[in-house]
Amino acid sequence: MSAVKRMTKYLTAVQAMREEGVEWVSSQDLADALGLTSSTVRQDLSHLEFSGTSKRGYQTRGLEDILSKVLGADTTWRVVVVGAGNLGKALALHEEFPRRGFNIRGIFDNASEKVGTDVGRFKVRDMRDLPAFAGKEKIDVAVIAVPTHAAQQVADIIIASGVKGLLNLALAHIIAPQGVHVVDSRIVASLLELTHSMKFGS
Amino acid sequence: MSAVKRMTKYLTAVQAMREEGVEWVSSQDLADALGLTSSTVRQDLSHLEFSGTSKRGYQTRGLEDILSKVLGADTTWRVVVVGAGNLGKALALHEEFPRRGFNIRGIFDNASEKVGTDVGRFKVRDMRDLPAFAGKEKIDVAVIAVPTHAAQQVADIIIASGVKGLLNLALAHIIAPQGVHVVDSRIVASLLELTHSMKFGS
DNA sequence: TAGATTGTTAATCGATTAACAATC
DNA sequence: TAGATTGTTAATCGATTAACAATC
Repeated sequence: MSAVKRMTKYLTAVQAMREEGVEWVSSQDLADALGLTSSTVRQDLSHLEFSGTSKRGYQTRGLEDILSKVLGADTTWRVVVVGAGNLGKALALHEEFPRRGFNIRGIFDNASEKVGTDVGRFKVRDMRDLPAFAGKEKIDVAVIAVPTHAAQQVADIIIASGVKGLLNLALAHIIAPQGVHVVDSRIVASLLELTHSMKFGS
Repeated sequence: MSAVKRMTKYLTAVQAMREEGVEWVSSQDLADALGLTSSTVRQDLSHLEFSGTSKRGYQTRGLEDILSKVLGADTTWRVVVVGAGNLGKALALHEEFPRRGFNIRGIFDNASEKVGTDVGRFKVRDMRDLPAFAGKEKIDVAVIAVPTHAAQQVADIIIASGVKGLLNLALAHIIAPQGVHVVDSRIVASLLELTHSMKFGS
């Protein structure tokens, strides 16, 4: 697991602890909660502009703040969802997004029978309007929720629209130029990883 | 990226190639398509019970077959979705799942106002019925699509029901005993990774 | 044959862990 | 003070890449 992935876990863990009123947390506590070694935790956290305290550990408040900052969770990001299938529609309405600073601005599809239909408070827009919309609305991130075979083509349109961040939910691998960031969150691929480990030990 | 994650990428790439009628693929071709080095590709594929051919590369048909087998994509897996929010409902109806051998058997929630409502061809079932259902239906995998704070508690019920594979979509980290396999596919965490890399170079 | 491409060994690189002095 | 816990250095481990002989 990469350090950044662990940062997202530290953030959620420390947020949960803060809600329970915990004020200090040691590297060992975090390690136990997340299945890591305390050494890994200390290494990771030592790269932050934030220090722990001997004998007490890390203050949860400060740790949450710095992790939020490092992960961009203290900023609001303007997001579109591309693909108005079941998954795309669910994501457009997903409550966890606004709560974490991801502000959904619209949902797009290229199927004419879907364009204009309602998805919660949104109307599905035509893919052809994406470039203009992305510019006008200053879109930061596009979520790709289209079938495998359409993913690269859709990505190309998004990239040409000037959007610099892509979250790819399709099973396909996406090729993007330097300066455009792509992160995969491919649910079916994760299921295949899972069944692999179930078939052949961990 | 772990070798298994790459295997899922090889599988999709080689399936796409086969659909286009490509019969042979070299390690360099695969590397170019997936943004890897040919050396990594050869290392990965050399562990499979399948050999390439000098001067020609790997036969797409054979490669697809062995990758399917290794990833468990040649088997049918019996799956329940836990959590009937927007995301859970979308997953229960997601077409990519049955296409890849994941057979959704039911959807569960613990909110009484959701229990009994329709989600496509399913009726939402009560969480309390999960243990009996999982046993009777021989459920292999549960997909956790509940809010962060409920994730561990729901996981505990699933594990107690004898299900050995968990796909966790919640932002929380899940603790499971030996022998129970957990894979994360946390969309919001992936968005945080993305915004991190957008804020601080790649 | 000559050339392309595999499979594998060895080298490099990076990430994880262990160990421990510094510190409160 | 004594003890707990950090931050950091060094050691280990594993994953990626380079190189090249084997092969068709």
